[in-house]
Amino acid sequence: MAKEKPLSERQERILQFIWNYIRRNGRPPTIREIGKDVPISSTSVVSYNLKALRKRGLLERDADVSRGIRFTDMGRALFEDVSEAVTEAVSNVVEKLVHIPMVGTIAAGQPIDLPNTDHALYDEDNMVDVSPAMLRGDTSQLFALTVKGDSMIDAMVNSGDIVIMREQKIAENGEMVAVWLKDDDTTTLKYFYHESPEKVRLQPANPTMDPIFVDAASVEIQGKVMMVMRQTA
Amino acid sequence: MAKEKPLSERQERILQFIWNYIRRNGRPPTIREIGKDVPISSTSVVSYNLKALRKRGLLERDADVSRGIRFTDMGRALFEDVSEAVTEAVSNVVEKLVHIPMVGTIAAGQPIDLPNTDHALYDEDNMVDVSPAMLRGDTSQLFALTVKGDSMIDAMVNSGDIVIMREQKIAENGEMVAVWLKDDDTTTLKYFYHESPEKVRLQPANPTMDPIFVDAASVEIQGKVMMVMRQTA
DNA sequence: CTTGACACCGAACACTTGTTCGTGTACAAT
DNA sequence: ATTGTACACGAACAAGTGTTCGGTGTCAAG
Repeated sequence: MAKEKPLSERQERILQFIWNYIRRNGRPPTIREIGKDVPISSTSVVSYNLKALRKRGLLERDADVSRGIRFTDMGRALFEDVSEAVTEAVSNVVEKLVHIPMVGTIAAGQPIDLPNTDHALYDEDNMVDVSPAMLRGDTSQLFALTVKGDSMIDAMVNSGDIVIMREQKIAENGEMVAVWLKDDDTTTLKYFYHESPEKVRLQPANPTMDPIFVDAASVEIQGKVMMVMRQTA
Repeated sequence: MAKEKPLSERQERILQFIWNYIRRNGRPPTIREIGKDVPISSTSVVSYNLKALRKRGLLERDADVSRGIRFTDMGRALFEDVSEAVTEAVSNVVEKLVHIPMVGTIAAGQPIDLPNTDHALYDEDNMVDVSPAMLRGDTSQLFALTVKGDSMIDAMVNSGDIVIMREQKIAENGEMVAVWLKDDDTTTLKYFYHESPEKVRLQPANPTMDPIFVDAASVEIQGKVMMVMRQTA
């Protein structure tokens, strides 16, 4: 390092954002994406600051090219030392993983429909990979669904979440299941309890919400929920 | 590897071009740039072949985003062996499973305390295994926490859930982060938005709940939430 | 006070770029 | 002969995206 320079907070922030963006997305951001994050309302100001950073020798720009931002070696040096040390620290261990097909969606207003196609035929890209250790033993007959809509927030499940299930028509006490409520024409996720031979209790996962009691005859178990996954990044 | 498939000459050429382009320019090409090189006269044909390559699991695409082409680990593997050891240090991602250390708990009334022990020292059995595909590429600096208590139900996170996070002190708009609210002495999980240089908006994941607005100075970001997992069986 | 640099804003413009759609060909299966 | 699938073409549309330009405010130098 030759000399210490001020480098305005905004510019530092821009630099940081670009670095993170590239790392996460494998491509540079647009100037509008930068402006949205910093935040800077005008694209021209972003452009202005990028020019300043270029003058410092931290960035390069390809004119008239979308996402034409590139780090110089000097700019890269500001971040690089961190990243490679970390890559080393987290050790990746090779094991076998369970390949689960994503077969559709689950929503309030419709029963789960499983295409009766054989599992082996599903697209390679419609798969979820899970460690067998997370699934307590039996890893067969599993499938995954994407949750659509906010109707299952009382099960602490959000739109976009992935639920991994096993197809089964009966449930034991305390298992979380996807049930079809015939009276309501609704699919929900609940903890299942036999209260009597005729009545079942469906308990929401959210502890602040009350259970519902319904006739055993009016519920149809569609499968047991093995796991819920939510990507937030 | 299960079975080897032909992979048409055009598609091979496309792959090669994308790889070289990224290497030379630090950003993915546009579909028109691809078409110009291959050559393919129509953008739709490039798009068509890209889709085919995606089905093969060699590429990923971000819809409606310029230059939204990304190599998957599998696709990258086709070229990586040729590259020098230098490249390997930066971009080597293991295909199988990411091993993430469970470093503690997260609860409302306490900041996250990361034992400053080195990551390599954690117990082998206190690990969570996740597919790297679920984590959008970057698998470094990750750690996992067990949620304790019901205090985060508004983030749709329950007691016992596992949150996978990355340590970072700043956040970009829309990221879910664990923040320490100095005024309340509370740790919560919220979606983060810069409203102004001084104010931030913290948005609960539960869409039925309202956001809170606080001074940027009074929040301390503890990490970004990459994923939430819940075992129900 | 005036000047000029620095930092910023918002709108407009023009080019870039991904997607969609109608069309066409070749080939194998029915 | 007909159907279905894989592959391809080109035009047109709608966003995405970088640049330009007139204007504002601050601040130190002249």
